[in-house]
Amino acid sequence: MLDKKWVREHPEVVREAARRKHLKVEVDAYLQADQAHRELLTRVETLRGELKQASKKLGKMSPEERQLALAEQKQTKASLKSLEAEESQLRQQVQELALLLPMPPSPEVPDGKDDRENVELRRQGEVPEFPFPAKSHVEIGEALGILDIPRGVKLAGTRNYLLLGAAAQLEQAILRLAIEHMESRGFVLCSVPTLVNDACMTGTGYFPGGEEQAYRCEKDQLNLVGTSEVSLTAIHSGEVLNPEDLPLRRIACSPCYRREAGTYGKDTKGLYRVHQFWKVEQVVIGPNDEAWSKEEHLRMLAHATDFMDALKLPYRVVNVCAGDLGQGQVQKFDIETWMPSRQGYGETHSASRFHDFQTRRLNLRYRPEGGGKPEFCHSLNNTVVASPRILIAVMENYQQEDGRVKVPDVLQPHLQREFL
RNA sequence: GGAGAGGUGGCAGAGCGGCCGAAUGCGGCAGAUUGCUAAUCUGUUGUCGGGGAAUUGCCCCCGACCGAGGGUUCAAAUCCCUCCCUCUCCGCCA
Repeated sequence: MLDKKWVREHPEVVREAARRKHLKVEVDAYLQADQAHRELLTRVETLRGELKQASKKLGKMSPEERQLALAEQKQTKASLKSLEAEESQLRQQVQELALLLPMPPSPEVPDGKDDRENVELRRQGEVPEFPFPAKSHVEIGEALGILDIPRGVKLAGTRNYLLLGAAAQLEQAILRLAIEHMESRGFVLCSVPTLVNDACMTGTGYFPGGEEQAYRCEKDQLNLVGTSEVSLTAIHSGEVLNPEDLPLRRIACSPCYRREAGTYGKDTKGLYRVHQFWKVEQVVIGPNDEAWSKEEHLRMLAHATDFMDALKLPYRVVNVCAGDLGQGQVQKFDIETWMPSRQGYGETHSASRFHDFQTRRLNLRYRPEGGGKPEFCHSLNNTVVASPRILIAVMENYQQEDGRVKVPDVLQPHLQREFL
């Protein structure tokens, strides 16, 4: 969400943000509704004030006087009621429109329509060249008997899978290593709800707009999160934090659920796009400081690339273009990892910086150093690792001619084996 | 799942339908005093929204907020309904 006063004063910046992000946003409709609402609100409040004053006198009146005044009060009350109804409807409309206003992208964000126009910043690691016909992770996994997609589909429909034995162990080892990697850098491991209420979804910016992507438990009006970012970011919603507690650096390792509606026919093979996966996610809640926020963003990116370096996987970092940014994101870096079966880099990580977009929606603030009015925090997040998508890269990049998969060095102590 | 109790300011804890944005205590802040990390006294102390004056920020006016949302009433923290949450007891259970 954007600051309402700021939007009033900078409508052209918001329009430009929408244009760059290729979002259709009715900025003018918002401004209009906002002004109409404020005018109406003044009228309602004035009338309410008068009514209240009159009402207070009523208690001390003589019976005859009261009869007269009562009649008048009733009439005024009726007109107030209809005004109030109008006002509340208008307020709701303003709020709905406000939730759709886009956060302006940072100046460093390149122009572009979609992910094809993202700008590569750097590449790391050697793309492997196999002296034998390379197999896909599905072929490798099925041959080893550690991946079973048909039975996953039998249990839960398309985009579901089973990891058996070594593949499941590999997954756990990677998640475990990722957690240790982040803990050694001062992040606090958290176990968080993955079934959350609407306020969390709206607060982090997934609603409205993302309803179709989330599994919903209607009976309880709860939603399965697509990422623990939602839970981690919402932990302190509605609170005023102490400055000495900031920044909060936290991770969670959680299952993630995505409906993947509207992706029919896209990435249908294998483990790339699935309904349920595990992710170690990093979330940072910090002070309202643009410069700090930018630095932290890069640090969080480095936490992830360092982990990729430890796994010795080839990847590249891209500067996500404006058109590929979400409504609330100010800047985003993706890490894409080399996947031989795709003959290309596939997105495995996403590092986002939000400024105070999420924290405004969540009403998450802190008391600045030395007192004063509470300010909205800044929030950021990034993947540390997500599985099984990362398994694609590991299995395919580490495959051997004999069909086995070499276990990355750093994982060998965890897995107690050299090959899958 | 069954039975009961309750949700009030940073915390604790009062509150008769109008005099309640809310007593009191603690804490916090400011000042006074005391020859010094104490004691005492005095004052002060929420958030949000709209408008005005002002322009980096202090002030003024108005409105809202006693878990959330509805209702009754001229008037609701106070009465009624729904929901959410917390606690106690019983049952069930990883």
